[in-house]
Amino acid sequence: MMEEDAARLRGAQHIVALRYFYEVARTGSIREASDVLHIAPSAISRQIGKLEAEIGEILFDRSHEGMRLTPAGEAYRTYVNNVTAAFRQLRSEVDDLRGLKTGHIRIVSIEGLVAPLVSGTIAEFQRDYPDVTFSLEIVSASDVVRKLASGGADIGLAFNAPTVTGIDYLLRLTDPIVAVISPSSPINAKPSLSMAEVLAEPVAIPVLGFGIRNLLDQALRLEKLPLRPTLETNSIDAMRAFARNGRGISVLHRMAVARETADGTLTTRSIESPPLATGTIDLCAQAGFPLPIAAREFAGHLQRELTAQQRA
Amino acid sequence: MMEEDAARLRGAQHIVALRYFYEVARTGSIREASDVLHIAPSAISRQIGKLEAEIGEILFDRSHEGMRLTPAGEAYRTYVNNVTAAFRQLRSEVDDLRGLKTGHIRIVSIEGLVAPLVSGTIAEFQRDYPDVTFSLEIVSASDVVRKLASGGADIGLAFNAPTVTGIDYLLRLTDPIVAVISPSSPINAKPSLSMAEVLAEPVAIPVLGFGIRNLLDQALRLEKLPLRPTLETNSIDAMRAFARNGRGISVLHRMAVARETADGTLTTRSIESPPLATGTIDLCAQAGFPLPIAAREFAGHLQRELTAQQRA
DNA sequence: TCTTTATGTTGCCGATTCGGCAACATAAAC
DNA sequence: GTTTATGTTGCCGAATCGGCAACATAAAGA
Repeated sequence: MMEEDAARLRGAQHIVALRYFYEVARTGSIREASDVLHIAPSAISRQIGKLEAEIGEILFDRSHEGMRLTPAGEAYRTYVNNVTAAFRQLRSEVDDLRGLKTGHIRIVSIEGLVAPLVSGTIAEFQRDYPDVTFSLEIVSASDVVRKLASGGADIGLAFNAPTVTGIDYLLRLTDPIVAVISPSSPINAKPSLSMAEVLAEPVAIPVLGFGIRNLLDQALRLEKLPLRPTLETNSIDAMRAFARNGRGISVLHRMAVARETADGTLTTRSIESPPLATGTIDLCAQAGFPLPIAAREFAGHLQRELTAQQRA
Repeated sequence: MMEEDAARLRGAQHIVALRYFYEVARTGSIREASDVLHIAPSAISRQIGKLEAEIGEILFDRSHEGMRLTPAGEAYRTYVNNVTAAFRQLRSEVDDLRGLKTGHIRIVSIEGLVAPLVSGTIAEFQRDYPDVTFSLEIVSASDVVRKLASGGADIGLAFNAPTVTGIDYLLRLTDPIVAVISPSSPINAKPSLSMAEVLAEPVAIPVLGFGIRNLLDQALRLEKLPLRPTLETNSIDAMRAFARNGRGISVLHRMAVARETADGTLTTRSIESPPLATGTIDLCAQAGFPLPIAAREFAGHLQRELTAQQRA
């Protein structure tokens, strides 16, 4: 359940040398690669040397400050990437043959959906299929689609993901942006808030690049209101905490605080601004490449969970 | 300068096990793979076993009559094919970095162009670039384009190659189909022959599938003449010999007997039938994939040689 | 200028792996 | 039954791999 990205050549005992190469090229240092791989620098050095002898070209320029790829080394890197992709595909196909017994699912998600949705669904899925493993990477909404398009992940979750070609949108579920406040706040007296009323309070909003922020900026342009946030952060968790402290409003989409509203830790009030009602939670995958069985099944779980929360 | 086709993993000391797998899958037998690879069967058996342990699936069904791929084995084969393709691309890029000093050129050609064109051009090219190596495979015209499209060769030469997408036609040079006869034949008295006059003699033609034969059938349909060949063969060389014996006519495109007409061993007479004048010698390559430097240069040599012979 | 601290590389050695040979197990064909 | 295919296992020597320590080099600090 971690990063490591393209280098999932683990379990590829053949082509072990390619994994060494990859790590040296990535880190630019045999030493660092040694730390990551838990292999002595000397062994790595020799493997690289062997690859160079085999292809008949120097792959790295050596200097006292590390290893820099030569042009031939660049070509070799794309070779290793290609092999890595081929190996990942093999694993996926073999997993499919086994059915749902095994498999690996790579998820990219925005932070706001992890706690209320992803982590729970993973836990539930693991009860049914204990041999399925997961990678979970938290990135921005735009990076979600970028990662999917490059084949770096199987399933993506974002809020208001950009619509681009090359991506399949398995589900786009409307989830309005709301004002999140403490249950003890006097604001709870009002059934809903105008944009101006929201801005009158201390307010916490996400930084540029978040799907929430995009819609928020749009709404503000519409009403020609200036933005003066008390807290601007890339941490959804910080925004939840800000609201919990009771001194202001956090602007989030509703599901990001689903758990907190359910257990009474936080309350929400709708904001009277049309753009804020148009936000969607998007479940995405790379178009053109059929999902591995396990990933497909997991996507189904996410869909069910999402629509269930929607009704609630 | 031989076959071996996709398995150009020679010189790939890493992934040696994949080469073993490939050969076993191809031949369906560890024994035969052993003969090809010059590796003891026991060693191959163990490498296969290791790959299976690594992926956690049986790749072959063993029986007393050999090794048959399992579904997981099929997936593994496409994996090996992908790695092979990636490795070939790597080699090509490295060769390009070296310029023309090294490289490998895979040629597919019909038989009729080998003696008058390809073999000489290879010899000449080798004088200038002694470290460039060649594969040369003789196949039918339709297989030329098929082989190119699948990435199984760099450069293709055919007579009247089918025009298909996915193939670049670097040169289409008109080369008429002619009647080939012995210098001692009385037919030499006539400046040209009608189709009927050709058929009046004993005639040797290529079998179905040859570009020459396609045009010939077209011409015969046009004149509603029946075909009753004395010799129907897939060997251009046999057709040259047939004409040399002086008892009949061989129907070939002009360049197929360029050397023999030059040194007086054979003579040609044009045939008065429009379709036979439309035949082209086609120099082809796979579209969308830039040729390696060496192959590009060699294609240039072929073009110059072809146009030179055309003028002569 | 000398020391420190990075870098990658080489020599050595033990553990592992690889490949070849011979013997074995199995099954079809004669 | 015998022969002749098939793949597999035991054994052993040769080659390889990986770890440790020492080395070479060069930038940065003292």
